[in-house]
Amino acid sequence: MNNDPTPTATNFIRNIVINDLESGKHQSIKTRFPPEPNGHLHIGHAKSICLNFGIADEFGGTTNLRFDDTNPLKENEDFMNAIMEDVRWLGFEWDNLYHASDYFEQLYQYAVHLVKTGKAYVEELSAEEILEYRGDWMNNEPGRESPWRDRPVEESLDLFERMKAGEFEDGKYVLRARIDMASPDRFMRDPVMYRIRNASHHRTGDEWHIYPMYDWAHGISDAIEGITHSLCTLEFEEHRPLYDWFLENIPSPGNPRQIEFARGNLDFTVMSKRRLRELVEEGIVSDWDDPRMPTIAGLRRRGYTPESIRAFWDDMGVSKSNSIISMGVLENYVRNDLNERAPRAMAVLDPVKVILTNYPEGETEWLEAPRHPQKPEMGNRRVPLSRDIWIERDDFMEDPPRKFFRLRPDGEVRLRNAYIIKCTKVVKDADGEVTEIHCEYDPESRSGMPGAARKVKGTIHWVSVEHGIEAEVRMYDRLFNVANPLGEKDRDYREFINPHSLDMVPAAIIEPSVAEGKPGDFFQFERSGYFTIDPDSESRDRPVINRTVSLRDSWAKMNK
RNA sequence: UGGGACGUAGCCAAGUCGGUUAAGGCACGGGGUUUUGAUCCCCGCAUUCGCAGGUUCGAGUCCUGCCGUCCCAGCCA
Repeated sequence: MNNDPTPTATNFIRNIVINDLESGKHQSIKTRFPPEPNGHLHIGHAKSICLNFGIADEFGGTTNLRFDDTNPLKENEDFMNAIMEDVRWLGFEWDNLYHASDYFEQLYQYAVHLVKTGKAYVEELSAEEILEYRGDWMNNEPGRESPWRDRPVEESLDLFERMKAGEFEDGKYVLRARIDMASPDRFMRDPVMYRIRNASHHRTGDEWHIYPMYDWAHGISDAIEGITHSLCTLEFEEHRPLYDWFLENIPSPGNPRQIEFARGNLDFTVMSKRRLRELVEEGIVSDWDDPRMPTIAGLRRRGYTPESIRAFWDDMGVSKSNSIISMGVLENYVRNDLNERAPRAMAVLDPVKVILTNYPEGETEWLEAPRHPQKPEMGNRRVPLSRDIWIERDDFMEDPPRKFFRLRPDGEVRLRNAYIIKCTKVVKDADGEVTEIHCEYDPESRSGMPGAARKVKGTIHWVSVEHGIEAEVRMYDRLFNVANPLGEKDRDYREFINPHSLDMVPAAIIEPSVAEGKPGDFFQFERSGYFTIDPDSESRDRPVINRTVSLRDSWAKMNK
C-alpha cells in the first residue's frame, strides 16, 4: 500500500476506458482474457492478465476467462486446467468461464446469415491456389477473384451445410467472406472463415466437422459476451478492420472495440511457445514448471510470489512500443516483496567447521532470533548453538584483501544472533585446504546482553553442527548467458544456455526452523538470498530448496 | 520497391486543447543508519524528446521529408 500522492499509473488504454465511461458510451466495462489452450502461460501472458483483470477491477467492471479453442488439433484439457490454475494463482477470479466452442452453433448461424446476404461463399480452390489468387502484396499487386466467388447463394448454403454434416474430407472446401480481393489490406482479401477438420474436439467431441477461424470467432465471441474493450497484442492490429467488418455485417449482439498493446518481453530468456516446448521436449529443462522457465508454473516453483508479478506489470505500464525489459527489474520485484514477508533463517551452503574452543563441550543453548529484523510482530524462532558450528567457506580468508569484514586469523566477527568470536588457529590438510578454524567466543557479547553493544565490523551466519539439517539446495540463475539468445543470425539460441543456470548443492546445512517448512514456504537465508521449499521435498530423504534470487551484493560487485 | 505500427535517459515509462522546472520506477554514483556488505533514509542522475527542416510569441506535443526498429505470404491463434 502506498499513501503517497504518487501519480496513478496510467496508459492509453486506461485513458480510452475513462473516456468511454465519462462520455456514457459504456455504463460499465467488460474485458476478457482469451488464451488458446495449446501450451502453458508465461510471464508475457501475465501482462495481459494483469491488464485485463486490473483495468476491469479498477473501474468496477468484470473479466471473463475464455478459451479460444477453435483448433481441435492443437488444444487439450490439460492445458486448460493448467491455465486456470495459473490465473487463479496470480490472484484473479473470472466473472465467467467460457469457450469459443460454446458459440459454435451461433457462429454457424451468423455464417449462414453472411452466405444468405451474399457476403460469404463456399470456395473449392486449394490452399495453394487461394494463396496465389491473393496476389503478390510485396509488389502491391491486387488479388484475383476466385471462380467460385459468384456461386449462387443456394449452392453455397447447401455445400456449407454438407461441410458441417461431415460429408467431405479435410481441405475439400472452405467458407470465405466475400469482401475485396483488391484491398491493400491482406486480411480483407476474402479471408477464410471455416475449414473442414474431421477431428474430434476436446469439448464438443465429434459434433463438428467444420471449425471457425480466429478472425471469425474472436470478435463475435467478444460481442456475445458483451465485452466492451477487447485487449490484444500488436500483431492483431492489422486484423482490426476485419474484426469490425464481421461485426458490421451480422446482426451483432454487441459492440466490442479491439485495442492493441505491445507484448511484454524479458531479456536473458525466450518466450515463444515453440521455443519453450523445445526446451522441455529436448530435456534442456526438466518440464514446463522447471524453475528456470519464464512460465507462470516455473516462476511459481522458483519462488516468485503472485504479488511480485502483479506489481511488476502494474509498474511497467502498457504502451504500443515493443520493448525488452531487463530481467534484473523483475528480480527486483521479488526481492522487494520477499524482503517484506520472508522469515529470516540461516543456512550454510559451502560449510567449513569452526570450533569454539572455550565453549563448554556437550552444551547447547537455544538462542532467540527474530524472524524479521524490522518486523517484531513476526515473532522469534529458536536457534541452537553448540561448540562446533558451520560457517560459509567464503566468510574466512587467511590473507584477505582490504575491506574484508569477515573472519581472518586473529580477527573478530559476530555470529549473527549470537556471540562475537575471535579466530585463534587455522587447521589445514596436506593440500593447504582449511579444514577447521579454532575460535574463542566472548561470553559477554551474546545478543541481548549488555556486552553485545560492543561493535565489530563483520557479522556472519552459521549453523550448529549437531543441530544442522542437510538439504539439497538448487541454485538457479538465468537460463541464458546472453541478453538476447535469438539475436545471433547464424547461431542457435540453445548455444547460449547458461551452464550455471542450475548448480546443485547436494548437502547444504540449514537451521532446524527451515526443515519444518512445507513446499511453497519461502525464507530469506540471511546474507545469501531468497529461497523456497520445492515439492520434490516430499519424495526425498531431505528437504529440497530452490534459490529464487540472491540478495543484492555490493561486496561482490565491488570485487568485480 | 507493398501494408500495418512504433521511436522520450542504460531499461521500462508519464506527458490532456501546443504554454513556462520533461512525472515515476529500475539501474548507476555519493553520503547516513544497521548484529544481513541486505533492508531503510537522504542527495545526484535528459538544457532535451530518432534526425533535418517548417508553422508559432511559444513544439516532445502541429506540418513536411528522412532514418531506424518490429509485425504481416496458416485452411494457426
